[in-house]
Amino acid sequence: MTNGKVTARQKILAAAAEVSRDVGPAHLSLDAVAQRAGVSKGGLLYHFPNKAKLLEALVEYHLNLFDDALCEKDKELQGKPNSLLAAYLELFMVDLEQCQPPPSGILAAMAENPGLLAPVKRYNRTLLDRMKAGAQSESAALIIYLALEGIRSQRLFDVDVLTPDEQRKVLTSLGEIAAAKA
Amino acid sequence: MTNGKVTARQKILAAAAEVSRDVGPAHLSLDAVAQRAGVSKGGLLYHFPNKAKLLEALVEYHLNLFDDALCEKDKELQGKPNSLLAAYLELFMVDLEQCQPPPSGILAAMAENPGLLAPVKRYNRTLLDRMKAGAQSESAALIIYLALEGIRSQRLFDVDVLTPDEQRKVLTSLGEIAAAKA
DNA sequence: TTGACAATACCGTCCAGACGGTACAGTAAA
DNA sequence: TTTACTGTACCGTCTGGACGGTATTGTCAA
Repeated sequence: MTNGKVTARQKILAAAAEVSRDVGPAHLSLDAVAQRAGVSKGGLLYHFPNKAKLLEALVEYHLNLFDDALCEKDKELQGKPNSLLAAYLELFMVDLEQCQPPPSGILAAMAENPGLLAPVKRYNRTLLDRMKAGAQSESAALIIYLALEGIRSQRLFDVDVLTPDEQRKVLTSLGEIAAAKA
Repeated sequence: MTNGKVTARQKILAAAAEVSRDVGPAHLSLDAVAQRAGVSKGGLLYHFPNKAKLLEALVEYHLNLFDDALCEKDKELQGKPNSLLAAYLELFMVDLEQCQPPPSGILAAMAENPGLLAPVKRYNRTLLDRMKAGAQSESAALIIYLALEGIRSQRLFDVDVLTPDEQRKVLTSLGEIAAAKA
């Protein structure tokens, strides 16, 4: 799990996200995921005993991907005030340039059973709390959190409406709000 | 269409949204929708020749519900500067008190085929443009738009993380940003 | 005014295909 | 010998949607 080798498990999870993107979250089938991952269906079921468990793991997978990226950025900015908030903001700046695929597995999980998003809720709450803890102004932290959540959701749904230019402007404005002292 | 009578069509669309909430977006079946609407499956298929058309109409239905509510609030606040932006903000204040069900039909449409959200994208863009047109500061409009989008998406996914108190604070802060002059 | 026909708004049934999941025998590396 | 699979065969269920029928209402020529 902690070595550099790409495990079958990881391949399957990545494949599931791709299939969800390709055929629509509601049409994610175990057959298609196994095929995409280059694994037999029996092999898939060996790692994930049923679809619910696969989707559960898929949510965790995306959460970890995001958290890893955030923590890495946080370390880069260590020492600065509000490093987490700044890291979160920068994450979106980077994404703007080299746009990564959205965490489509989340959508598949939600489509199957909205209750599977409970870990997302927990993660988001702790993220918000950490942001609030580091910020001078509570409402600034709340606004930034929500605005970034807005960007994330638009990407997730692929209903991105802001131009890259607008997105840059918002991000810098939010940065100013973060830096401002009440 | 313009009379007060609740048509079978409308009953079916409302039923579809309810079913989506109840069984999960991916498990919205025509049978279940027909049953919930008090209509036979044949009757449903008469109004919507296939599932895709039903979901297409469902997206439009939710968009109209939202737009009607927004326009009504806008009229109430007519004359004031930034009336649209203020109306949008107030809509969330009202929703906070008497929480309405989320537009779950949108999720069903997205689960089936993300492309069905294209009208949402178009609507959002015009909404943003109207907000920008009425605002003194572009970045203020962008931030408010995104933050509200953040709230909407959290509700839609049922991963609402903010306490009612926090939500009130954000909404009033956003109101101040809207009112502030650069 | 009436009889013929057509459009509207459904109902109830049936079916092919897809999907989740099981079972099990085999295999190759560690 | 255990772990980690592959491959095949299969079952039961669900679902979209096609189809044929029906009741009601409207239209319009004779």
